[in-house]
Amino acid sequence: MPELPEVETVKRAIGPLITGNQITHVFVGRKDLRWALPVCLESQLSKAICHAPYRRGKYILIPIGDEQTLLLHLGMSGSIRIYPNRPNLQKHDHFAIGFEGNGWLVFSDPRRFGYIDLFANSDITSHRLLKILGPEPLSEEFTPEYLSKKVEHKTCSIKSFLLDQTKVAGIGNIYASEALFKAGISPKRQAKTIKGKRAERLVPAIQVILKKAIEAGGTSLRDHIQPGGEIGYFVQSLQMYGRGGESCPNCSAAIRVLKQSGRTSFYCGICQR
DNA sequence: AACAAGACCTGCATGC
DNA sequence: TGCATGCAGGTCTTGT
Repeated sequence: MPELPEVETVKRAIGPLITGNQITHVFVGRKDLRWALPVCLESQLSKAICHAPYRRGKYILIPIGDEQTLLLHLGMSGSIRIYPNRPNLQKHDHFAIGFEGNGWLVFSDPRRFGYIDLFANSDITSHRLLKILGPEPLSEEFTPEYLSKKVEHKTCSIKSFLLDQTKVAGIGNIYASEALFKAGISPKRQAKTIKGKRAERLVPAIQVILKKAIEAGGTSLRDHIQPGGEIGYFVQSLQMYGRGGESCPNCSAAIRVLKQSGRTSFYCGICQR
């Protein structure tokens, strides 16, 4: 489900509830998410103070106390909700934290592709899931020059390349399709051909799409909701994703659907070359 | 080494 | 109505 904009939306929404707040209750339901939850999660978190959450790629990171960090990944179907008072937990609510002042944070994930970990702050740069991530697409590090360099000799499609979190961290299936449309680049194009003018179009296209999606609270298709219960409104701004057979907003040609590396791509065969 | 396909898991829409 | 099928915002693991 969640790509960078959805995760960023969640991070921003939970900040006011958890920052500087002390944990009073910890609930762990099913421990078999994508991987088994860390042992003693309850006792490790109990009574600790949470600090300001931040995001890396599609991961939410919450400093706990002085020495540890809680890592959350929402997988395909995960969501985080917040409540002013203790909620009645539902079937797929696998993890929940209660705070001083009665606020609650609930992690829900029907498909259980999500993941929760707790690790020492000293391991932040060596954590197996974090250390492989490429730069943030909204950072100064992600430039046309960086992209041109990384795609060298890559014969895979640019669409598959953009989904590789080790190259750039946070882009998923929706925003890859949207950004390629905005840049006028075919998802089938070999990655190594994205240099010069094409790279100069694609990098800002990615950045504009992601920023607008964040402003809209992300894209709600099936599972994504903002922690306060609001949906994400960027779904109304999607030009390609999920619109197979509809007319291209630019040239009116039928939007095409394609499978690449097991993922569906949507594109305009006229506007994207 | 690089890439594509498979696997993980549940819920929902569709069609017979 | 019931059942089978296919699909879904991710990504690690396996196979070619």
